Amino acid sequence: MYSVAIEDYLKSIWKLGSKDVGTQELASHLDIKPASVTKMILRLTEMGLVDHTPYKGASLTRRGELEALSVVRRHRLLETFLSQTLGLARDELHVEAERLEHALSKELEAAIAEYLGNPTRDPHGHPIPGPNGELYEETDLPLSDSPINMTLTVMQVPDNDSNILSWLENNNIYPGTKLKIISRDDFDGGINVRIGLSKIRISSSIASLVKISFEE
Amino acid sequence: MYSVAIEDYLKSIWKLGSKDVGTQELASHLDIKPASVTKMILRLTEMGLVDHTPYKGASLTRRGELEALSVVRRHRLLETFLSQTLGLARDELHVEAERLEHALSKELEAAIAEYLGNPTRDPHGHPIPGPNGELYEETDLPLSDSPINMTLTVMQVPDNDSNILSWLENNNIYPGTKLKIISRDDFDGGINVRIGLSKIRISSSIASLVKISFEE
DNA sequence: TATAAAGTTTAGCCAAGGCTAAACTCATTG
DNA sequence: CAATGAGTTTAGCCTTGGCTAAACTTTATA
Ligand SMILES: [Mn+2]
Ligand SMILES: [Mn+2]
Ligand SMILES: [Mn+2]
Ligand SMILES: [Mn+2]
Repeated sequence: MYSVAIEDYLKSIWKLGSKDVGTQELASHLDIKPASVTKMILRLTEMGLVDHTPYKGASLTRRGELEALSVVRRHRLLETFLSQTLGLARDELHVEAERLEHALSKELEAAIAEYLGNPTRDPHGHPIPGPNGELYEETDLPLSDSPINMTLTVMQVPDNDSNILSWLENNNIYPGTKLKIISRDDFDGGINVRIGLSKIRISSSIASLVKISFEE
Repeated sequence: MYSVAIEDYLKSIWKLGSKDVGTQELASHLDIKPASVTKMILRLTEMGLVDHTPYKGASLTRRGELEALSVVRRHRLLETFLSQTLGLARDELHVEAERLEHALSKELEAAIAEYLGNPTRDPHGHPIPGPNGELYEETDLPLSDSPINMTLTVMQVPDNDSNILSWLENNNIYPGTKLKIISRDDFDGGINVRIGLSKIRISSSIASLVKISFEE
């Protein structure tokens, strides 16, 4: 069993992409100083969880990736479980799962997955990796560059910013919501959207965080 | 928020009684060396959580006691929650709660308590302290020195030894079980008990861990 | 009552995981 | 192509929470 710190490092590197991740980028994501990150990256490299090229960046080895996926699986199962049983709001889930994810045994993970019927998406629409790291490939698209005048289904909302999340919730935007882009403001990329009977404007920065799908 | 180590120390001191707790006793309970315990006790004393008389022992201050009760509350609520939702067996609960108890926010604690209807006993029959450390006084008695030939109701079983616990479970002894002591073996304090149609013998060491109540 | 044993504390060590300040590398760019 | 500045690493420090070995107290025993 890896430490809380190590699990969070691996998850962060995983989230920041498959490319080489910079020290500073990782530091700000973990809210830690760059020098501390360098030191930990050296340890993770030593452990065979990370590949590191000095002055260039770090990436996960296969072993590191599997461990990261395991943490992500626990996180997303927990969010789903807390939502389902206790009815926590979508914007309260992330912060709780962030701590609980490190305290979940394999057995409890399995019991929760079974209880939930082995879900493939969490309450934010994020895919839940399988018990052996299986992750189906993404086909959802950012709302920010989706076609106009088509019926779109919201598939994913962000999980880590509870302000954005509660704004979206208040405007009835969450996985399953049907909406249509009416127009796009060229000057700043903001979009005007119809949801049911109401029309709202969504800034491009937020629209890029919402993922959708649609029929051909 | 106190560290995992500190929370476990406080809980252990609390469990080991209201008297002064010895270094060695605490060390073996926490599976740690006595010298490490002494060092931590000094820190806890510094923090105002513990009173310490050198070469005599340590006891909780009121603040330390309240913190210990908070950990115990989280532990027992979690056991109840996992039992209720996932149906975990009584002998699997403790080890899971032992880690999760340190990752539970006040909000999640409250949500779980409410979901469960503010229970006062966990699945082992142990009383659950209230949100402000309220704990009703115990009236349950050890089965080992209970009256003979009366209908007794099992109120509490131990939670930390899964071997004993599954033996008890296999013999249908758990909170709510009705039983009657038929006779007591004077030579070793073992008792012979009728549960429903079957009769079994319970050693005195196990009988002292099972608590019962009965009508006058 | 002197001494041995049991229990406790102190001293000194270590690893994990933070920090700051200083040194280093590398990609610009003047 | 040399100098600057952004980003990264190194050096050295700190706290937490373990450990062992040695010293110290207290208690029990001869
Ligand atoms: Mn986390
Ligand atoms: Mn999520
Ligand atoms: Mn614990
Ligand atoms: Mn219990």
